[in-house]
Amino acid sequence: MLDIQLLRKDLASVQARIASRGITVNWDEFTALEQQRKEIQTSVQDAQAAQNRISKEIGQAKAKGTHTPELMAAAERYKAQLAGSEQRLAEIQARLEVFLLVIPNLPHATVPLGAAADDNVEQRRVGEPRRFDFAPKDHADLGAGLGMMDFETATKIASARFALISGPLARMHRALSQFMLEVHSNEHGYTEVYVPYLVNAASMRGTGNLPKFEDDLFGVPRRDAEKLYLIPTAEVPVSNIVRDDIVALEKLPLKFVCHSPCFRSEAGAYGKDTRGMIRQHQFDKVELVQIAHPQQSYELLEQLTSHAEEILKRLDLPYRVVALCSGDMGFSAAKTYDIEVWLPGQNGYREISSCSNFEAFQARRMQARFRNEKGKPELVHTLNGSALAVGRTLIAVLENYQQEDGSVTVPAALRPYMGGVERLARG
RNA sequence: GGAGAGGUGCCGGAGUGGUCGAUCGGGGCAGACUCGAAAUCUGUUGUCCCUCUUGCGGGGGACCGUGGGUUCGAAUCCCACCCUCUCCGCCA
Repeated sequence: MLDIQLLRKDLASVQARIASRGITVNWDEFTALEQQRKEIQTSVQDAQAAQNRISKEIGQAKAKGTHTPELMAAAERYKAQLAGSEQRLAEIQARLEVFLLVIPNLPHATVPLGAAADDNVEQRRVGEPRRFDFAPKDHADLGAGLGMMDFETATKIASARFALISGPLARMHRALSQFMLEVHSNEHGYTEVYVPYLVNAASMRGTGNLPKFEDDLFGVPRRDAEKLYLIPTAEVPVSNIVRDDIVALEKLPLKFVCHSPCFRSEAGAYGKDTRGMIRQHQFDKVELVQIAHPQQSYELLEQLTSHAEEILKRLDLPYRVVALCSGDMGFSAAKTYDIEVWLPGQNGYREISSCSNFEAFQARRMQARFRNEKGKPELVHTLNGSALAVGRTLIAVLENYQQEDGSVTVPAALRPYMGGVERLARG
């Protein structure tokens, strides 16, 4: 959510920065609502002040045992006057709130301008894509060849966009999560957390998933309680740890790492990535979340991104980092780096991590604050990034480490997590 | 599933219609004492919004789980919802 003060003070620059995302907003509606709000709020508060004063006088008179019919009459007049205008004010404020809830974040000054993914700017490439002296397969063929990846059965059990993996490949999937968790908690200073995978609407609103993106989520209705939602990423529960909290200055930055399954309806992705396990309704991810002092957040974004990169380096997977352009960034982000891993099966780079600084956008929705140097509550900045998407990392390992006979070498960094197994082969 | 209790400020915990934004204790901050610290004593300490000044600051409004209602006036009364806890049952 944007700071309404900023819209009041400098609407023109907000408009320009939102426009750079390629989004159109009915700003006239905002201006009109603001004007009404201002008028009504002033008059309502004046009337409330008068009414409070009179009620207080009545109380004092009663204490002395005096009867005051003329004061009662005056109070009733104010009451009648307030009845309608208070309600109108509430309606206008509710509409302003809704308006603000669906406006995306402002891109940071360093975000490249652009309309779509083509305009993203590559920051660096690390590692050379391997040259194959045979035609490399994609992960779906490799997985099927190993007899360890079965989409038909997954569809029978659930539906399309689910996977069933088994045996050593399932073990490698587990090993990847363990490996990532160990690196981040032992070497990068993150506190490991285990969190609820179902969250309430307030948490979804906090991170920006609601109200605008309800269609992307799986909802879980309950008979006698509030509806819950399956998390699309651990970002939601982990960021909401600090919702409605005031964190002590010296505790910043808070750094959390969390492994969780993620559930996405992929409502807008019909026909996209239908082969293999690139895009699933359910996938595992290790997520980094930082709760930061505003002055530090951009420095921390670089660090957080490097933490995600470290996993790829240790797995010796070639990748590149791109800065998303204004038109390609997500709703809540002020700046985003995507990390794209080389996938021989697709002969291209494919997103495996997304690291963002949300500045105060989520913090304002969550009312997540810290006590600043002056002792005053101030909104924190939130950051997060995948480090990494486990399913896609598994794919990347399969495709990059495949051998001509269809077997797959286990990356050295993973072997300690797999009981020393060095190779996946058809059993 | 059955029965009951409760949601108040950073924390604990009072408060059942009228200077209650809220007694008190703890914590935090400042000061006194001390070489320093502890202990003790004194003072101080909420958030959000509107508005004027736009540096400090002044005026006003709202907030005692959430949303409605009753009333001139509600933390206090009524209704609905959300949540927490205890006991019994069931259960990984």
